[in-house]
Amino acid sequence: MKKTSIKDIAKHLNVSVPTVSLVMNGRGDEKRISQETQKKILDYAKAQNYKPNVFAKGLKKGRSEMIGLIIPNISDVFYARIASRIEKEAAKQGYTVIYSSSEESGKKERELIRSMLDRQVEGLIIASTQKNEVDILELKRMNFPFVLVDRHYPNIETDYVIVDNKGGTDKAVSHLLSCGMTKIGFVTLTPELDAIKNRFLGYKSALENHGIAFNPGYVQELNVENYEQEMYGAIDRLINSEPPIDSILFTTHFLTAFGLRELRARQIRVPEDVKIISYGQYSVFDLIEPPITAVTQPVLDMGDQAVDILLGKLKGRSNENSQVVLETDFISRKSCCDER
Amino acid sequence: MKKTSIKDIAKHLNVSVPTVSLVMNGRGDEKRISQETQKKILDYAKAQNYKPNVFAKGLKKGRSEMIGLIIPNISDVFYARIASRIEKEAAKQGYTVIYSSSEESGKKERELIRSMLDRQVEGLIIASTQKNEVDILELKRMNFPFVLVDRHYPNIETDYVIVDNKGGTDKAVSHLLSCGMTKIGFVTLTPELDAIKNRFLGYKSALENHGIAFNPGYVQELNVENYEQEMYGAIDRLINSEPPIDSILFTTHFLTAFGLRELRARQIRVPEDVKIISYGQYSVFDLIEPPITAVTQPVLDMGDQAVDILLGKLKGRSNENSQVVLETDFISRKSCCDER
DNA sequence: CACAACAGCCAAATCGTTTTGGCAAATAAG
DNA sequence: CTTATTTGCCAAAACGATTTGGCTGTTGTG
Repeated sequence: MKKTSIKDIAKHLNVSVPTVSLVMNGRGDEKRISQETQKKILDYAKAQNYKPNVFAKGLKKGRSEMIGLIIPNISDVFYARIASRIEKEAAKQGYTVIYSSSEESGKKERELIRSMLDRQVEGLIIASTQKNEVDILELKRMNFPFVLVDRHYPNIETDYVIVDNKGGTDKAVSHLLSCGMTKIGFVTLTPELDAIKNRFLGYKSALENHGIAFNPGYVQELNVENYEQEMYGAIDRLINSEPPIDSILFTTHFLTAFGLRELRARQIRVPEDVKIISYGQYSVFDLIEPPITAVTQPVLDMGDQAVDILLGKLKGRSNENSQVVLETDFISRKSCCDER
Repeated sequence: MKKTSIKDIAKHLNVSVPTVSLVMNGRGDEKRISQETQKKILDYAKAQNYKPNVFAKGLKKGRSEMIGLIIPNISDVFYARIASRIEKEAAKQGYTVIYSSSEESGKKERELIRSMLDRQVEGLIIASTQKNEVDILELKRMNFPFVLVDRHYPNIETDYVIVDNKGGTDKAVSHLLSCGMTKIGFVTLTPELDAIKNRFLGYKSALENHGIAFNPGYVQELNVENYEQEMYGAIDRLINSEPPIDSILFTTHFLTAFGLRELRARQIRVPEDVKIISYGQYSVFDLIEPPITAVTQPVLDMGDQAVDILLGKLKGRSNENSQVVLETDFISRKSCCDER
């Protein structure tokens, strides 16, 4: 039960291989193959369930109809949802996705980029570690189609789809201030990623705009590799700070979860003793006690747009760079001053 | 800056194409190519950063070094974690993963299987919709390497890695019974999947083993497409049943989340009025009020073993079927009678 | 009726590998 | 000094498609 090839079809119908190829690619009319012959070929091909060999096609045309997706970690809900959307959109347009996780390692990211290029993907969507300026520049230099998603390199001109991180934390802080909180702790990651830096900027600028002095002691930066251990000390320092904090803004969904565990362990009540807001969310944040007020990111939109831009480039539409910054949403719940 | 091909290398070094090919594939010694020539070739290849063209290679060898992963939905944490593990393990052994979501549609699943075969994947890992007996049989008939994960076809002999669903719910019910609960509601999906059927069997057999009569009115089956809407009625019927339930076992993580929302909306207190247990979990179940007692599934293990079995087959190790049933874990928290 | 134009198809080259079946020169054996 | 063996390499075919540049035979034009 070998797969039927173009040659089999040609032989069986007493036509030449090129004729079959042309017809199968819809170029029969253009090349003046008679309707009769065309029909004969198409019918037989369908009957035999003929599928062109992707390798032969790829070899000849240099096109693979695959795109590569490189993300830090697909088991994170956030990236999983982006990936899901990307796969769905790409499939609609006939592209298959191959994915790999960089695990926040610049080295791994670089290997993945290379290996995907070796596999002849036609384009890349990357949520970069941002430790890899060289490779991004190289991709750019090669004029290879790619789109950065969620994380971009601020000083390289590329296509990207990101979130207004600064606006997001600004919203959160403004909300806290409007509840009368002024001693706002900020639990974040070490600012390697631009997104994280911007979340800090949003925090700072919101304070500034409301005339509240910035207290560096309120800022706790944890290492992404080790935040579970470091959370203990961070919360410790915040509640023992002078003056003690009255609220905390966590900059990622997982920081919020671990921070909350730590607060609970110390019997600190939320929101009575300390109000909290999360930048980023889990789907069950509404079920937590208290339900968590959160800034949410437009995950699905991000996936959709990334694919759109990439496929647009592949299909030759538009050559200029698309730089999309999506706005966050804000869900007010009980962990802050809201009674909803 | 065209990519260097084997031909370029051959020409530059005044050797023949086959010589280069053999050396690059480590068959130089076997084919008695002198060390000198070998070194020359390897050095130049490295210098030119030569990478074989995957299409040409694939065309000739019929091997793609890709495996396909078909899951219902990659944005579900459960499958995302499996996928993450599969990708990682496969990468270690030089395989690339292409994935697609079937969205619980048998038709889509069948298309995906075909399209992945067209793409010449060497093997498949499938968390099947179980609506596709024909295709699975066909794969078997073709002797195509594949492993079912999480969901299998009980009456087809295949390789699979699944979870002891029955044992899981048995544990849960036994725990409830040991807390003195005897009127146990069972909120589940319509039993299309074998896994869901087995969760029901575990429920029933645990009751039986403890001499508790089975009350069909306690069983609520929701449609997976529409469970959010149907949850309202389900909870309604359970609390108005005769006698009213004292506890509920939900059979998936998302049913638990929606069920809990519904209980809250009616001001039913957990665990005071109704105790609940979840089969399956979210990572933040400990933060919910009350923290949710849950049966947890060995997700990572499942991914690991699936890849192991598949790659084992691809590499010709072992020909018999591997049928792995993994045990669940149980985490006791406050939503049940435990005070932890 | 000669020639041009067109309809309808095909031969051969090509993409970059791998694999089979050698062949020439050097060395060893008799 | 033959003959056999080994060493070191290569030519050519093959994988399955696409593409270029034709080549026939029919129809139309002057």
